[in-house]
Amino acid sequence: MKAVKEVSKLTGVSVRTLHHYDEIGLLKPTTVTPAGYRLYDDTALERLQHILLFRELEFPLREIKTILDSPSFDRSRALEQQITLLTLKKEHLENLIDLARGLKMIGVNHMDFTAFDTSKIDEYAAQAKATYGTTPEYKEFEQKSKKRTSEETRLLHFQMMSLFTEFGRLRNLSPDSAEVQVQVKKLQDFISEYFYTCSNTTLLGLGTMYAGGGDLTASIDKANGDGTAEFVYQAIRVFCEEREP
Amino acid sequence: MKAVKEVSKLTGVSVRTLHHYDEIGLLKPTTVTPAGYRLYDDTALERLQHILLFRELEFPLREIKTILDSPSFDRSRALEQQITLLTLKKEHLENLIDLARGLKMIGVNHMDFTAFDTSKIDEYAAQAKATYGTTPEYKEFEQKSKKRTSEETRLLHFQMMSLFTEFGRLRNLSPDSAEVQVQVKKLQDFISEYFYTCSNTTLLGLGTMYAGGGDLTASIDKANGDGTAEFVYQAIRVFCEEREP
DNA sequence: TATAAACCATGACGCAGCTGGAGAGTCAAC
DNA sequence: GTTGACTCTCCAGCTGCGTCATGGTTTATA
Repeated sequence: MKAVKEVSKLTGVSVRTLHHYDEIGLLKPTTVTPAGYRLYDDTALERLQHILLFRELEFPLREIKTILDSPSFDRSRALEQQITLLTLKKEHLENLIDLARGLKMIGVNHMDFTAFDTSKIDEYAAQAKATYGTTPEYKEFEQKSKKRTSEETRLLHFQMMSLFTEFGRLRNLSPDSAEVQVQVKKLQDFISEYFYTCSNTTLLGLGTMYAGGGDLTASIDKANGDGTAEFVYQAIRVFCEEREP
Repeated sequence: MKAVKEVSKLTGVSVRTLHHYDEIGLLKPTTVTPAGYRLYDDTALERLQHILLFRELEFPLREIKTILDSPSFDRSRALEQQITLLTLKKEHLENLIDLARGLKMIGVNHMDFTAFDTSKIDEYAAQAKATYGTTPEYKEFEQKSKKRTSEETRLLHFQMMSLFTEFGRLRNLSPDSAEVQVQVKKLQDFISEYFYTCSNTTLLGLGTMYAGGGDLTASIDKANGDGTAEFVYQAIRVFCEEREP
């Protein structure tokens, strides 16, 4: 039986953290002496190790609690989700690093800020709902969206923007060039993974929407350079024709 | 002159956030109507864009304030530092993703927890201070350490551990194999970048310390496999001999 | 056996960067 | 003059603890 200080030394967590974990019911001491001292046995230590493991993986404490408390919990799925989240974060960081490098070169005054403006996405989402609200793809999208945290959503928006930014950079090239086609594939895969199964047909539908000439087209062009929306559409057309002759 | 809601729509930040930025003095409205309404002009909007840019790059609001308020501030250096931090975070995420994947495979019960135990690092740091406290390397180390946030420190500890974990994985190989030597170079570069200029001589000194047989050796071996400390030492010796014949 | 050192407790406040709600005032339009 | 959209100022709360403050408990030593 070990008291707080010793547990702290063994595991590297602070005494305060142990208090905290007791408070929120994440790790209760095995026994408490009449004087109120917390005592932990080896089982508790093991639990603490598990807690620290999941904490390191950036699981919220709440979730760690449910993971450890319900043995029937699907840990594999939780891990899978967390891997997705961490990967998303990692990719986001890569974008940010690029951004910071660029910023260092050209200075803040010459920066293009439109690239962060994810504010209109909800608007377009509403439009999309009106148009496609009944399709199975949209339902799949809604299903997946429900489960996401706001953080995840934010990251996804950003990633989506980055994909278009990349198209903007490539828009001098021919739509059928290998580099551009790779980017189309990336877009399709991204949508499939995070939003809904994106068949070539669906992708083509999206393409026509992007280049449709409405607010969305304007918004894409404004953020990534004139003609980007149309360029993406052309690239998508090539992509779909090549794969389905 | 725009009121909060309109600014919110234009930039995607919430009204509440504008209030917050006003409170902390990060973005004051250009004027305030007699009724207390906040009004922002284009200059303010521009400042807001800059704020959002740096916020996206994960600068703390405090720092954003000083960056924007003092034109003499060395932004380039600040960006450089932030790039380092973001890179560190990215690499840490890569480690976590690997960890999560491993965990998914072998399950939580077969995990090796020693890899997170960065708790003894402070202890060894104290020892190092006693031994090397007067050397210029140690002073450089102290200088750099002072400027770091706890988050950064944590990430550095973790990265350091990962470097050793990698040695642990390679410890069946010959110390003079290319792969191992690359890893030594990584270690040297890492130390040079984040702690102090690590010449071959210094590196060799570290090596003897690692394999010295004390608590540190035991700790390294426990976390990464028996013989890792000695293996690292041998690898370092080969490295230094090859480079300085 | 007294007392100091080391350890333990609770409780409250603080941090960052906000979000959300209550309750009330303001403004333009119909 | 009333509706509805907008605005304001508090206040509470979130995560995961750090950091006192204040006081009780245990153990080692004198």
